[in-house]
Amino acid sequence: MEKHSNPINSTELGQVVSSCACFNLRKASRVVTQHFDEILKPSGLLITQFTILVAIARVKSGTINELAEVLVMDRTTLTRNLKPLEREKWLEIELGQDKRTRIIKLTSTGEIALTKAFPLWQQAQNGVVEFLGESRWSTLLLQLAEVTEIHHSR
Amino acid sequence: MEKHSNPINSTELGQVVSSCACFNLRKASRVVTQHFDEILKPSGLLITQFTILVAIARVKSGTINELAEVLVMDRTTLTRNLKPLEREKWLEIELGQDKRTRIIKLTSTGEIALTKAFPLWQQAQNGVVEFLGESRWSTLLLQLAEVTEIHHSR
DNA sequence: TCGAAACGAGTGCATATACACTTAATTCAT
DNA sequence: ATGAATTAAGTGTATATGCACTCGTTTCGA
Repeated sequence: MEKHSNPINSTELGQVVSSCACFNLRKASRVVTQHFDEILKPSGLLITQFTILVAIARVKSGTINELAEVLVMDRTTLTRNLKPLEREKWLEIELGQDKRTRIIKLTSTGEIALTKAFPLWQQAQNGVVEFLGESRWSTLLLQLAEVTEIHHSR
Repeated sequence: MEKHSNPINSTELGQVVSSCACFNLRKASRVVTQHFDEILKPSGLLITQFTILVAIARVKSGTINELAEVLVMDRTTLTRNLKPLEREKWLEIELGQDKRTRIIKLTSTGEIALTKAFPLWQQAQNGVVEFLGESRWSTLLLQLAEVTEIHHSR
């Protein structure tokens, strides 16, 4: 009765490649990340860094935990991702009232970098939307939001 | 006429977070990767490693370049990702006829690891499909395939 | 046939990602 | 008020990702 005491067959292997939710998401991420990084290059920002700066600008200032929550990113990942941004002086990290916390703030240099990068982001974003078409794009965005919710169901 | 000589406004910032193709893809990837890794844990394989082994099993044997093509992954990324798999003896890398190439082959140990991991992959995959529902899932898979095509249009 | 161009793969470097564990500060119950 | 439980954040370690550059091999044209 053990269905998989025998080696995986060719059909099953094909199934994984063609339909694995994780592989196909990661693959699309790789491709789209390269698309954005390519266009953002003149700004000196990677798309991942641009995103973090935007998140900081939105909340004005916040703790690591708060930012990680917004970005749906592991706290320790965020801590390390802040390092290059701090080095470039795009953000500042200061002690909070509660001395366990660190408050992240955008600097004026960071604000300028963000302002310069924004039109490039728009260009890259438009590239994707135009490539897919408005309708398919809005569907994709919706499904991405839904699949992301799977992490609350644990 | 310079639209963005002024700082980005709050509406624009919100736009990025809610609609950036790259951020939303990467966010979904992070969440779904954790979902798969969690369920695959007993197999000792990460989902990224499982995917690579499947790709190798499918083509029986192939060069780094061929595999990277299939996986839509940078060649140098693949080279490094093979390292832990080689260390665990799940695959072998031998010299090709053309001595510039390396031929990647699954070992019998790798075959066994794959066979054990497959039901877990199915479980994780079914989790996603059931969470979204068949219809939304198939739509998502389709749109992911389409957006991935953006890398040919360069 | 020989030298240049093309090609396959590896390495240096930088960044992204997250789990397990640790440390320091705060909160809260007794 | 004090000690235990909780909380915020950093660090060790491992993997993932890709660009720029290098090195060795093959191919191909003069």
